[in-house]
Amino acid sequence: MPLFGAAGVADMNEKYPFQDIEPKWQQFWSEQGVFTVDTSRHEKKYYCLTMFPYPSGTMHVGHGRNYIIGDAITRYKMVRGFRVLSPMGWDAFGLPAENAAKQRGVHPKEWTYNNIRQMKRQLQSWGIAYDWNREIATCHPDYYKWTQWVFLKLHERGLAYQKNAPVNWCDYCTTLANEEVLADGTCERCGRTVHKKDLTQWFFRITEYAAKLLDDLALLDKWPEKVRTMQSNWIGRSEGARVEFTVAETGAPCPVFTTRPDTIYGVTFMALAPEHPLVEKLLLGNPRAAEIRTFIEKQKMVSAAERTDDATRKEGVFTGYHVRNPYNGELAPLWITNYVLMEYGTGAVMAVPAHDQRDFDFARTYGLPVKIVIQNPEGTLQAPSMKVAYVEDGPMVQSGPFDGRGNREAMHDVIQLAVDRGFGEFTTHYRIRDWLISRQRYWGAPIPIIHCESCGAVPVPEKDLPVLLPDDVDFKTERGNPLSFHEEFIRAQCPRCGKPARRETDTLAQWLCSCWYYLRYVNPRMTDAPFSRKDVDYWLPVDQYIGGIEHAVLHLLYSRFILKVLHDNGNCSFREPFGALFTQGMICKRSEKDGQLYKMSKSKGNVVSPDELIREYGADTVRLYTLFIGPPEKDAEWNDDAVEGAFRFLRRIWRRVYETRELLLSSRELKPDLDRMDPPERDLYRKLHESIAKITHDLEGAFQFNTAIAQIMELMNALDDLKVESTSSDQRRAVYREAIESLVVLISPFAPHIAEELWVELGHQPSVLSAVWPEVNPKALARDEVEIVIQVNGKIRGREIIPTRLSPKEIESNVLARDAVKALVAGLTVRKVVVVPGKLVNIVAAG
RNA sequence: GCCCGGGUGGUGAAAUGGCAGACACAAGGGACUUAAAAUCCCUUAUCCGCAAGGGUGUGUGGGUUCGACUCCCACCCCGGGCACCA
Repeated sequence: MPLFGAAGVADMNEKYPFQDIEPKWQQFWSEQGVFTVDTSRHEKKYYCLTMFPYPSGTMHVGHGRNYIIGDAITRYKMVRGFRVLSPMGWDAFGLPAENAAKQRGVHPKEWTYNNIRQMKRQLQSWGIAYDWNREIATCHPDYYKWTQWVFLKLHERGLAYQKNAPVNWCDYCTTLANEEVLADGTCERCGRTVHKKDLTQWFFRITEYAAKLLDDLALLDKWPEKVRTMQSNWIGRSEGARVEFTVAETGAPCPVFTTRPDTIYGVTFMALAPEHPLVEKLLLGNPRAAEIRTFIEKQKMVSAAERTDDATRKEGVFTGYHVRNPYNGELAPLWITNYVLMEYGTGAVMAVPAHDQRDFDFARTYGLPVKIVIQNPEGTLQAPSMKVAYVEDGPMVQSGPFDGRGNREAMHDVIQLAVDRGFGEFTTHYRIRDWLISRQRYWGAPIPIIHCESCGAVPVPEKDLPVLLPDDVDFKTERGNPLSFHEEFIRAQCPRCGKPARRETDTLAQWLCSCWYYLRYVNPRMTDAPFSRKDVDYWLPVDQYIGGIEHAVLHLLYSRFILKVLHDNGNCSFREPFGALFTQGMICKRSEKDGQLYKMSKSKGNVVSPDELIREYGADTVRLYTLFIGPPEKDAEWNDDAVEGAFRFLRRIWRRVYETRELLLSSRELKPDLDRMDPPERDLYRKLHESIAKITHDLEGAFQFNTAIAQIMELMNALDDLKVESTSSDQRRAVYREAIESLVVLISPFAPHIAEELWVELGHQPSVLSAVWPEVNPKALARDEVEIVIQVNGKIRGREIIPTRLSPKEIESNVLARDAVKALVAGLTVRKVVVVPGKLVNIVAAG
């Protein structure tokens, strides 16, 4: 143990030398392999996972919250005797690396690995506990080989397919997300005009898992309600009916999906999406063709920004055709409109202006009829005078056999009628769409597909993985994806027929890389498989997953999807990747420019660097403040002044141990004895055990680090109240020592460096992680007397000390017999007395 | 518009339906010091009062209850997410 002197005690001085002790203990943890995990079976395992970061450069203290919370949980569980798997890695593929390459000529690989080095150094300087032997980077061939393998598994199961999809296209930057297109229709980065382009792209059939993903949310009882609700809304199940309308003039089918079949007798027109396949047929020989084409072309030109604009007016064009309503044989004009989406349902909406606001707005604009089929309870609805659609319930009218029935009650029978007559069925629709995983980018895992003229899109055989991303690409190319100009990469042989073929140049979305990384950490260096089924079945689901709320839907839903596919493929036996989820709030800071509160970010110029703070106050201070700032699930405002307070608190603990070191060492063998304590000793001893109870509760439940730390501060205040010196009685010194020693263990998950140092100072062998978490002595909590509040009619009127052993009945008579209480109720008639033992007595009295 | 959060001192916040403001930060006063820093002590929701004491107070208005920051109803404000979803 070279780090310590002969007595096992490091140099100690009055100043709290965090500059010395923090690097020392970080080195100790690393050299001793304290966080190196043996993943073989163990009686208590715990997998604590913090979302891995995108290596964007350097981190600010807002990023730190994530890792500090995860580390506090990891260290707490270790002290509680768990074997904790706490790994870290890098979500290392992504756009910023490629932008850096284009702008500054740095290779994305170099840029990424430089950032990884920076951020790893920061994590280590925070003293975060990771098993770095398990470090992974998704851009490393040993990792993305298996990301490609995941793609192949989905492909084998028919869950990966190609289809055309329109994208925002910039000639220089390739495909853009909606948010990257500015309001004026230009590219955010290079300013070129963005246009719509149809591209053949790869999709995952996540819609096939919609029902499972929705139903299994019920299993996730340790997830925040909020996240489950968001996922449920995103998947968006709606029950309804599919009904076959037909184009009256041509007999062509025109099916619709509706959640309101009860309004079907009120259809007064049919609304098609501009992209609806029927539209082309209706244009043939159509005298209105020119007008219709103009409308459709105009809709195609509408930018993403405009489409999402609230103010967009409902517009449409009449096709000249009609549809026949199979329920009543009525004809309704067929329109093409801008408010119907091809992506949802069948791309055709049966419009019922009387009972749907959007249809109502459209009908009023174009003078289409409004037919009431659900009356209000008063029976006063009249189509000409309606100002808004009537969307409430009521009796059905003008609805053939259903007249007079309640619309909700009749819903089922309406659909049943269509089933019986063969023109409709019960169906469920989901809002979620298939997942687009193609990226027209260089810095990603190549999609393992070879396009052959005769065999089509052929998957690369597993034995040929990984499909390596070439290093020598030309980033100065002015157009598109550099991979698509790399002849050597593109040239391939069809794995099926052996003829020359073309390699796919799209890469996989980085989302996919982060969908399965939690499995890889269990067997990070395995070469013949991504992970071992036996090992992941033991270590997963993740016991505690920690990350930002911004991933509530995409990352967390995609991960659940991929895991379910792997489960169905026989690769693991559990159905959900993350057993418990904790989402922390953002750290905000007031902007110096405008005084407003913003999420900490470089662009807002309100970032606080951890490096400087660690230099000035030490990592333990930054950690303690970050955890103390407020409830971890809520957003919090960073306050530089308050950091100082955390520092002062740690220094106070340090100084107290320093000032009483002789006494602490000389009392090592003493044991506190409740029966021999005097009142001040008894008070500290009680405070200690109350603190153990409170802190343990806060860490076992909802991770209330802020109140746990407040309790440690209270314990410290109580310690200051007890006078001790080397000549104090054995009992006093024993109580004092137990309180200090427990405090060091209790604070160790939050401020581990100082805890390690003081633990050794108290005469123990390192590490404090092998200490035993203090246990509550129930006898210490007991009190003989307690002060209770006396209320009269709910108002506080006095306080009385009473023995704790009294029953509620005895408390009542005891209290009422006291002079002070008699005076309070003098002249009043006592009607009722409410007794809450240990808290209060409320006397209900009237004059 | 819809969905999900949230409104408590100068600030961050705490509180199973039971003493609102624990624990801190900031501020003010004091001790120590030649001085400063550091440290320690005191005050600190608000109004009336010298004080004892009393009134008011958890976004607003109602309700339930012996008792409401907490539960119910309506409304206002702030934050986040989604959005022509049939």
